[in-house]
Amino acid sequence: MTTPLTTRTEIMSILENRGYRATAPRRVIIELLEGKKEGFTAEEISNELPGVGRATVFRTVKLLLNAGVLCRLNMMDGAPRYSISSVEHHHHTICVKCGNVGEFRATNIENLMRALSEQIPGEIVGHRFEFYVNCETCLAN
Amino acid sequence: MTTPLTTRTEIMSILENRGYRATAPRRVIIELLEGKKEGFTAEEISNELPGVGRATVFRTVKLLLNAGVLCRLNMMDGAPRYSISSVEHHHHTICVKCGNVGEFRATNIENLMRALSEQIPGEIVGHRFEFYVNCETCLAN
DNA sequence: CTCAGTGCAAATATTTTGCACTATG
DNA sequence: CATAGTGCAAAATATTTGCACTGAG
Repeated sequence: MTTPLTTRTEIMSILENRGYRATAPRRVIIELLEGKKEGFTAEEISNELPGVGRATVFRTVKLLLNAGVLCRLNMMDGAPRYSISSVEHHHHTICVKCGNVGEFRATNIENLMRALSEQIPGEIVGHRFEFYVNCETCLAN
Repeated sequence: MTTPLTTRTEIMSILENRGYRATAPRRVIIELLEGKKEGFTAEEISNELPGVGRATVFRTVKLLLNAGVLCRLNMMDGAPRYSISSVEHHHHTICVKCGNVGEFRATNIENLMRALSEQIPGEIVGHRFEFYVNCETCLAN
């Protein structure tokens, strides 16, 4: 369907711009992540890459998270899950059955934000909207 | 300011209606939680109540969570935090500095939800909106 | 009395860290 | 070739569970 906006090499250069080295383990991890449409846990990645040290996976995930390449999202029970983010600012739909992650931007939301910021005391520094869904594939079954 | 909508005895009867017993440890925990305006972790509660077993605190928090007395909310980094919920369906503001938790209902949001559900493929089964703020008290300092 | 609930400690996750080693730039 | 990055195992955290005991109804 749509080509991922963020490619392996793109991601590597994001890291390089931040002064990080393009090492083999990082390449391997990024290669695996790229194109994963489902949310994933650091644990899963670690299991799928026995050749890469567990700690390195966790360190790299955190790195990518800070670089904005990955998004952290929480399942309904709070379990952490990550997904590649292709668009700058967006929100997620997470299938509670299969873990598939969707992204969407809704200007509606940004407008709402502006309206809410007047109702909410204090200064909004961030927000998180997550929608838990049964995805179409799961519904079809 | 406002009296908490949910009192100790109210909470206890919510549990009793669900077939749970009104035991001493539960009373102690609820008494502590009641009126806490800041979000809290199970850990914190456990430390503040050395007389109550650690596992009991975790079990009770989970119980109250399922009963809808507590809300689970996530800090920006995903760390779990709980807060007493006074209104049925609502969203949270969480001060990233002091951890104070605010609640609000915005019919705006419910309307938005309805609009979004048409744009989002699949069946929405839940959502979570969290606003991270610097609260007025923290801004004042 | 009976069994849900408890405390304790051990078990199980989950993530981080220390450290000697490796390899990128 | 300096030092960021790595792997490993141990440590630190966080939560759950097994089990014998206690107390609410």
